[in-house]
This record gives sequence, C-alpha cells and structure tokens, in this order.
Amino acid sequence: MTQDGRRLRGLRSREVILEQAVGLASVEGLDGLSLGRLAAATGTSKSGFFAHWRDKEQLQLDAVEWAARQWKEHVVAPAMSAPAGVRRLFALHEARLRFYGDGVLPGGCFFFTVQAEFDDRPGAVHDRVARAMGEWQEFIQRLVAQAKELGELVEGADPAQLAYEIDALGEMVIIHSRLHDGPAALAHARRAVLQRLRALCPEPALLPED
Amino acid sequence: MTQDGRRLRGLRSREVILEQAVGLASVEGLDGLSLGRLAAATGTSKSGFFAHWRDKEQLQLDAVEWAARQWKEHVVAPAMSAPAGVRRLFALHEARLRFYGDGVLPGGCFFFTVQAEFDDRPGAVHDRVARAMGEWQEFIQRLVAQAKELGELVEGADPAQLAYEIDALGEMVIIHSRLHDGPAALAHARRAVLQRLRALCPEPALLPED
DNA sequence: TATACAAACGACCGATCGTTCGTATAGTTT
DNA sequence: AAACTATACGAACGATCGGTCGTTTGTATA
Repeated sequence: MTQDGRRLRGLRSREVILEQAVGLASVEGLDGLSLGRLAAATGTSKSGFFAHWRDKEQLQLDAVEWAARQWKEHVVAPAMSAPAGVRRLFALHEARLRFYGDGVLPGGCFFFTVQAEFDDRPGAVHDRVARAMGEWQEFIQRLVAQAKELGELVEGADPAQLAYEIDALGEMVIIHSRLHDGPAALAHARRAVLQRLRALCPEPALLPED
Repeated sequence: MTQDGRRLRGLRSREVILEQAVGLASVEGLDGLSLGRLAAATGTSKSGFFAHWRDKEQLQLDAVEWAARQWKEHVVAPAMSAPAGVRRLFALHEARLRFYGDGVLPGGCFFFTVQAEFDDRPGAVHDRVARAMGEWQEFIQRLVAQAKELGELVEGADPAQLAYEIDALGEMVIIHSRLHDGPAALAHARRAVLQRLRALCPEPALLPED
C-alpha cells in the first residue's frame, strides 16, 4: 500500500518545519537560522531534523524550493489571471507589493534575504538561489516580450532592461519599508513601475492613472 | 604632551582593523563576521580587540562609521565636484556604480549587506544604519530639489519618489551582478536612471545620450 | 502475532562563538 | 630609575553551533 501513515505523518511535519524555516529565514537568513532555534519554533528536537534531511544544507535547499512554490502561488499565479500584456505585467508587480504589504513572511521576502546572504558565498544554495532568480527574471522578460507582441509596449522597450527595473524597484521595498520610510516605499515602488509602463505603452488607458 | 606614541599606534591598528572589518562585513555581514576570522585576517589576537572596543557591538558601530566615511569619500565627494543640478545627480549615480564596478569592497556594498542583515533586528546597529540610510536618502532628495530650483527638472518631479527610484536602481546592482547577469546589471542601472532623468529634464543635452 | 521500518527523541560530541582575566611589553610621566 | 598606562597577548570560560548515536514509539507488512 502507498497509504503509509508513517510517510504521511512525516510529510506533514516536513511541511510544517519548512514553512517555519522559510519564515524565520526571511528574517535571519538561511544560515543565520540555527537548527536549535528552528527546533524551538517548531516544538521539536533538532536531532529529529536528521530523519528528514542529511544535513543543514539539504534543509536549506528544500526551504528554497518551498519558498519558490509560495512565490509562484502568491505572486505569479494572480498575475496570470490578469489579461496578457501590459496589464499582466503590472498585475505581477502589484501582486509582489501585496505579498510584501500583507506581511505574508515576517521578514518580508525570503529571496531578498537569502540572495543578500549567498551572493558572495559559493555552494549548492548559491547555485539554487541563482537559478531561481534567473527563472524569475526570465519570466518577467517573457511578459515584457508578450506585451510587445500585443502592441502594448513600444518596439524600443528592451525586455532585459525593463525586467531589471521592475525587479529592482519592487525588491528594494523590503529595505526601505523596514528601516526608512515604512509604507511610503510601497507607494513609491508602485508609482515608479506604473509611470514607467504607461510611458512605454501606446494605450496608457489599459493601466490605472495613479 | 599629546604626542603619545602609544595612542598613535593604537589609532593606526584601530584603522587597519576597521578597514578589514568593513571589507569582510560587505561579504558576510557585521554579525556573520566573527571576531576569530577578523583576528585571522588582521594577524592579531581576538582578545586584543577588547583593548579598543568594549564589545562586538561597539566595533560594529565604528565599522558603520568607517563605511559611511568611505562612502562619502568615494561616492558623495566626486558628485559634489560636478556642476549642481541634474548633472550632479547623475554623477552621484555614476560614482556609486563605479564604486561597485571597481570592486572597492570585496562584497560590493557594505551598506547593502548590513541593511539586509539588520532591517528586522532591533538594536543600536539597526538604528545607526537606519540613520545613515535616512541621511543618504535625504541627500539625494536635496540634489533633486536643487535641480528643480535650477530648472533642470520639471516641476512635477517628486524628490522622495525620484530618490527612491535612483537608490533602488543603483543598489540592486549588487545582487544582480553577483548572482545573475554580471556586468549587464551595471549597464541596466546606468541606463535606467539616465533615461529617467532625461525624460524629466527640459534640457536633456545636459546629460549623455546613452 | 512477529518482524520491519519510519519518525522522533535525549544525550552527547568537537568546534567555534563572544567574552573575561591575568600578564608581558612598550612608551610616557614623574 | 620608578611609577604609570595603553597595547596586545594566551589561556580559559560558558554558551551555542551543526551533527552523531542509540533508543523508543507507533505503524505496516509477513
């Protein structure tokens, strides 16, 4: 039987641990998060972790996977239900800002913290995070290209350039909102991308005015 | 006599230690940096640190101070030697990108790493970093306001909004260049701010075309 | 019912963390 | 020369780090 109660129970607690790990890592980072604190947060013993993962790095890699799923669910999926083109592009940006504003993760953004932590440290986690970031950037670029094909962005718009701008303006909300100007950062990030898209869109009426 | 050779020697080694600390912290963060590794990097013993600083936090605070001085020297000062107005604003952005591109710090940017590390962790270091960031943001806003007074930026330009955009587009170079598209990030950041300023400037000829 | 196995635990390991203490040395003041 | 002081050190501290080991508990299979 595949109906193995032990495996089911294991998967469930595995999920609980990963959710806690992603939340804590969004605050203190994947390495800054210690197994002891993670054990305390989940109400388990740290030795129990090694029944699920060979070592801390394996847990970190699974946490990245979990966070990527969460990101797709909360940010990518809502955008995909908006009409293709420039509106979908802006919906993606707004979904990200909502994710931050709603405080889904205590630290704001798992990937921001982990990128800052591992951008200089080679290893499996670095590579996995870099891959996730590449896919994210590629996804934004595809949406830009699609908007161009639909004639909703001028021909001169460079997908890589615009994707960099959208991502940078959105991601820096984390730092600015937490240690400088609070919710104003969200407004700045929203307004910046909105005006940029409107300026590049032959039919600005597709987007809100402000 | 104020000519105390002991104090001079102390100040010199203090400076050496802080320089190393800022460099290492730009990679692993101010807390991620351990006193043991710092001692190994400076060729001293870690117990010797406590002749200069009461505890690790005092060293961290002085490291922030040292990094702020370095930033003013490498980024703010060069911008101030450009003519006031929109050209000075862009010179500031370019000086920052040069600071990153030249690899002055092994981790790229001390403040980026430390902001990401302390944005969620209350304490003296958090407050000191937040103050530095506030001053930096205020400085950009002053340059924007000055450019408006000189008629080099349209009246509708919001200093806080534009300062956010310039800072975000510049700062995210660190992450993008290190774990995604390398030097292309520098080009994207430069181009984004340049085009943004040109679009807001009644006299675009003040700025390079590309 | 007996056997096999996954899940979880407590106890413990060596290494490293920030920090303290006593001491030796070099340079200044008396 | 004696007294003083800033600098720097080695040894050691308790705490915590990631990780190992042996064991117990609960479930599924034979």
